[in-house]
Amino acid sequence: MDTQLEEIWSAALRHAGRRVTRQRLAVMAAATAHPHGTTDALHTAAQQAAPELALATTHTIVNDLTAAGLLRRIDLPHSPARYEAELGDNHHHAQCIRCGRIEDVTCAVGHAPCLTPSDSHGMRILVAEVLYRGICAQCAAAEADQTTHNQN
Amino acid sequence: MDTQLEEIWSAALRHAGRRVTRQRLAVMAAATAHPHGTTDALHTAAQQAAPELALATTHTIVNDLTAAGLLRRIDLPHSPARYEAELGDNHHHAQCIRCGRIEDVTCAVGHAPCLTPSDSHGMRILVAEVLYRGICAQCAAAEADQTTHNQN
DNA sequence: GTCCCTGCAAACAATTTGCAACCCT
DNA sequence: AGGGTTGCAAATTGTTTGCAGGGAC
Repeated sequence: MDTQLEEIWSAALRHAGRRVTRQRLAVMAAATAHPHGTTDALHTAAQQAAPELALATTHTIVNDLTAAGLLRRIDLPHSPARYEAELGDNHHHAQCIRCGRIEDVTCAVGHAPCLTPSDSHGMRILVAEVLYRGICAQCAAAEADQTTHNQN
Repeated sequence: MDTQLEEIWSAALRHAGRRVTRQRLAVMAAATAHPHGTTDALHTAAQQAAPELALATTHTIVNDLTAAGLLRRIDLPHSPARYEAELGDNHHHAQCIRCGRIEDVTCAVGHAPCLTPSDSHGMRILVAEVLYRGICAQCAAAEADQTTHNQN
C-alpha cells in the first residue's frame, strides 16, 4: 500500500471526524485501485491489507465514507452499488449496453449550461450526474465483424 | 380505466409481439397514473384493475415491458427500481436530497451538445440520462424558516 | 390447440441491523 | 478510559426462478 496516499487518506478521515483504522484505509486503497468496484470487489481487494475485514463491515464503511464525501457512489441499472474515490473532478460515466464496461467521461462540451439549469420546479440544483449508454469500440468492432461474415 | 389509452397500449403490446392481458394493461395504467412508481406501488395500484396480480408477476411484467420499450426504468440511489411510461420525450429527473421527491426536468438549455459527446473512449453514445440532485422549494422554505427561528 | 403468460412459493442477492469485543484517540 | 468501529450472525428488502395451470391468439 502506498505510504503517501495513506497519509492523505488518514488526514481526510480525521478531517471528517472519523477514526483512522486499518480497515478503512484498506477500503480506500481498494476504491482507488479498482474504480467502479462493487462492494464485493472492494471487500475482496481490501482483504489483502485487512484479512479479517467482514463484508458487512465493508458495507458500513463505504456507506459512511460516502456520507463523509471521501467516496462517490455510482448506481447503474441491474448492478449492485459501485464506488470510486471522490476526487472532486466531477466526471461522468458511460456504460456499454453490450458488455457492461464502464468508462469515465469528462464531458468537455457544453458542460455548464446543460448541467445547471437554474430552475426546475423551484428546485435548487446542486449536482448533476450523467449516465451515457452506448456501444464501446470493442463491441462495435465485434458486431461489424459479425455483419461482414453474415453478408457472405 | 381509460378506454382510449387502453387501445393504444394494446396496439403497443401487439406491436412488440406481446399478448394483451388484463394484468399488463393494469400495470401500464398504473405506470401512467403513478409516474416514478416503485414496483411495489405499481403492483398495489394495478390490483384495482387486476386483483389477482401477484407481486412477482409485476416484476416479470415491468422487466418485459421495459425490454419492449413501453416502460422506462429509473434507478435512484437507495431506492428500489422505479418505472414510468416511455413517451419518447427524453426528459430527465431531479431528486430532492432532503425529502426524496422526484420531479421531471426538460433540460431545455444546451441539450444536444452536452448529451451527445461524439467521442468518449471510442464509445458510440446512444442515450444520456441525467440525474439532478438538489433541494426542492418546500425543503428550502422549511430550512429558511428553521434558520430564521434559530436567529432569535 | 399451441404456447405465452400468470400465480404461487421458494430461492437468491444485496444490504442492514443488533450486540459484544475491540482499539483508535 | 470512552466511544467510535469492527466482526459475526441473523433479519430485511428487492428481485428472480421453477413449475403447473390458465388464457390469448
